[in-house]
Amino acid sequence: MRLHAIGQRSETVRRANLSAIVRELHANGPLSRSQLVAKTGLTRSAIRGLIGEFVAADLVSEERAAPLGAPGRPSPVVRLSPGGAVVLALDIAVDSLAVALVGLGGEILDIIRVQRPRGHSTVDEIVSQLAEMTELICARPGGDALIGIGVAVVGVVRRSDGLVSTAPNLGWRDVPLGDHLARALKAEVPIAIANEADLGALAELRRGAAIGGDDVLYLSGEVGVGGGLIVGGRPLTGVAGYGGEVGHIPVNPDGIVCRCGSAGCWETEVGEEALLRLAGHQPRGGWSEVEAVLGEAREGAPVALAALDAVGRWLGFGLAGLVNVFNPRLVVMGGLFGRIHPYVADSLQRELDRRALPASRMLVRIVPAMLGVDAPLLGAAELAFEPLLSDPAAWLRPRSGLAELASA
Amino acid sequence: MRLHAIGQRSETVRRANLSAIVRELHANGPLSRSQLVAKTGLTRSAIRGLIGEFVAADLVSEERAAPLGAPGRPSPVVRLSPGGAVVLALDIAVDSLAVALVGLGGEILDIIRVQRPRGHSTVDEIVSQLAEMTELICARPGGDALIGIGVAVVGVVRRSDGLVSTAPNLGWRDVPLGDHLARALKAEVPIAIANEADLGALAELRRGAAIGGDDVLYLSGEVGVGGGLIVGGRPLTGVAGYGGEVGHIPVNPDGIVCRCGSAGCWETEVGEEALLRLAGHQPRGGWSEVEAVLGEAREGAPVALAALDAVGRWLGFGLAGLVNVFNPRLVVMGGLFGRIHPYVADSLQRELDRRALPASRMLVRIVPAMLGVDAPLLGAAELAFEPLLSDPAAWLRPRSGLAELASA
DNA sequence: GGCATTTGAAAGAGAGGAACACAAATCCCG
DNA sequence: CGGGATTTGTGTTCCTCTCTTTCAAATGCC
Repeated sequence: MRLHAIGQRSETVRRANLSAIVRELHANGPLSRSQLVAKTGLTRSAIRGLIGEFVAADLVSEERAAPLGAPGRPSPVVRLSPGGAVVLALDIAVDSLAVALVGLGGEILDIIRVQRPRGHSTVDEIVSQLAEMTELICARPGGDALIGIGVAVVGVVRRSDGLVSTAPNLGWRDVPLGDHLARALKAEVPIAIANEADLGALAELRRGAAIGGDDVLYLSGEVGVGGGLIVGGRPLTGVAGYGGEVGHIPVNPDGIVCRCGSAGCWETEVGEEALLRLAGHQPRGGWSEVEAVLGEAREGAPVALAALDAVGRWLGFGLAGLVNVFNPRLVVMGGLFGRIHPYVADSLQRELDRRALPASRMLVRIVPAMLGVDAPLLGAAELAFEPLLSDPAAWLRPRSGLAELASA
Repeated sequence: MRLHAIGQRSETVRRANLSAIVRELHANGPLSRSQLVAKTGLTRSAIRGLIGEFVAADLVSEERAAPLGAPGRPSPVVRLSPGGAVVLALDIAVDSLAVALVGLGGEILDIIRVQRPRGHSTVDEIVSQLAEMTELICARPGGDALIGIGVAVVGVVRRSDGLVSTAPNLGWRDVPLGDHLARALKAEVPIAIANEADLGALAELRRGAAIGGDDVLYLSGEVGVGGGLIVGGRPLTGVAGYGGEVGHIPVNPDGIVCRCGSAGCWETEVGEEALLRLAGHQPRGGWSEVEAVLGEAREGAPVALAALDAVGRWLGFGLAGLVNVFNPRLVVMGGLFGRIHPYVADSLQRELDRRALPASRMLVRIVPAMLGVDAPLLGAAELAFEPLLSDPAAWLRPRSGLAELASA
């Protein structure tokens, strides 16, 4: 049985309501008190009391309302204090490393991204480079309220401890990234590590093309193909966090060998290398070669167009299965797929129409991602904020009461 | 934003705790009060009060404990009153119809199942037959406390209103089954309709091979192939309830045409007809032919064994994708797949080992279902109980208080 | 008879709801 | 242009609801 089914007490209500308030502010930006009343369904008194606690803890600030042309007494605007709580977000991507300091509410306070040559690197190399970048970022004044660290990595990651099971792009197998990072960053706050695509999905769900969606597929095309799945409003992690590996769905019994050891995986048909191969470019050419292919396509080169068409068909082929299984409202195409979306949309849709069940296919929309390369980084920040968002009470000063009197 | 994120009040706590108690009793059978205290984490006083309300509403009864050899004052045993709340469960399967009366706690009070020739039938035929069967069942005395009707149907169903989008086995397209049933049964209680495999999964999750699992795939092999997916402890429905249609995941670009209009769907490779075809039997032979094939296999007939082996490989091929995507703890093989499980386990596992990512494949266990043909029926009952389980407060008599005094 | 365990009941604490007076804007009319 | 009506929202107090705490009483094994 799940442990959530456990008894509730009044305190639970308070926690939930505090959580609802920060979540609203985090998602929507500053809101007036009365908007909060409307959104949460709580009474003014309740909101007032809860906001008061946040203010006392310096997590939010209240300001007199800007007169907005509406009749009636203006409601104070409550906003999250950007420095009230910050997280560090790290991204270990295929060809770059990034570190950002993100404030509650999602504001990026500082960000560094450096290119990284494709190919294998040791954990130590990468972790020490990240540590340097982190030092630079944390040098800015007032980085006190750090509450967590979130990490996105191109690989299959165990959520509980950040063990990277495999990361073909880095050449890693069973690397305890969590431990390495904890040591290198001398972290005094929790470090949460997850797959790049999962976090890209989270970012698009919170800040991008899928805001507020309950059933969303996010497909991240890079060298490999990753997926982030939102099911019933919550990210699908699976039993250990390994979920969402759509890139290795077998789609072609006669397909070529995949980096994962299998053959005919989806990513061997729709990944970057597949596109470049089909377009007659150097398969390992990377981003610039992709741009070249897209340039040719823009000018109508038949080979490039045919390659994109084929990739679109395979995208539709695999997506049909996912749509049948998940019955999503939205599919968000990220990374490479977002880039090539205009060129593959037609053939993708044709294949989807041919292969997905009408019921499901009629309901789904396929859109490009909104957040670009920083999506996983932003998702990592969201991941790091999650504990605060779901239980802000832990960050509030203990309320004065008998306990305090007793200790005095 | 989801509407659940709305403000909570004290009443919410009470609802949640009442729900936790019925869920425990419904899942585990009779429990002593102190066991409930331990399971919920609530205090004795709280439990006492809540149980008292259930007793007053005749939903549960308390009995003096049977002396159990333990020191200390014995704790009263609280059990759900089997007749306190009952549901009607209907099942429209490929080759049978079933109706059952199920009591809270899961006890089957009465059940009728009749064979049905395979092939197309009109809604009216099926619905009127179900109505007759229902009449028979409800003739038994004391069927007063009916709180809901749950229906399992072999087809793609919209959860909100029971519109059957497609049901190839019945020859239905866009049939408003919910409306038909409501009329025919003169239902005064809610009717919830869902896909057979989804409900099979629910039944296995509550009463069968997957009890308490949080991440479970249930595969239902029949003429078609269905799937019920449990993600994070909750059934995956998708945006309209069409989710879980694993049978129509495209797996073979060169595959044969499927009943759904696509080609190379998983079910064209692993469904009943595929097995019979490969084994050189009449593809439309149905259950008896399958038994014949299994008989041959038991005796070592090479053709039958080869057919089962091939089906096992394709099962593994498709399952690899699902395992990569869902990272489940458990895969439950139901229906045909449960039947042939011993014969296909090896080739399935080999293919899975070849094609699924090590991280995910190491964690998953593949087991046959426990509940047999009645799984969807039991799931339908669970579905019908769901409103009571998640908010029992609505079934309790209004508590005496100011409101009552005022109205007097 | 002693001990462990549980029940029962009353008092207490924490959380949100309801009601009322008042405050601060806009709107409208003279 | 100015003042009152209107509207919307705050502050505050009291109330209700629910679970917890506490302590005495009950029950059955050893």
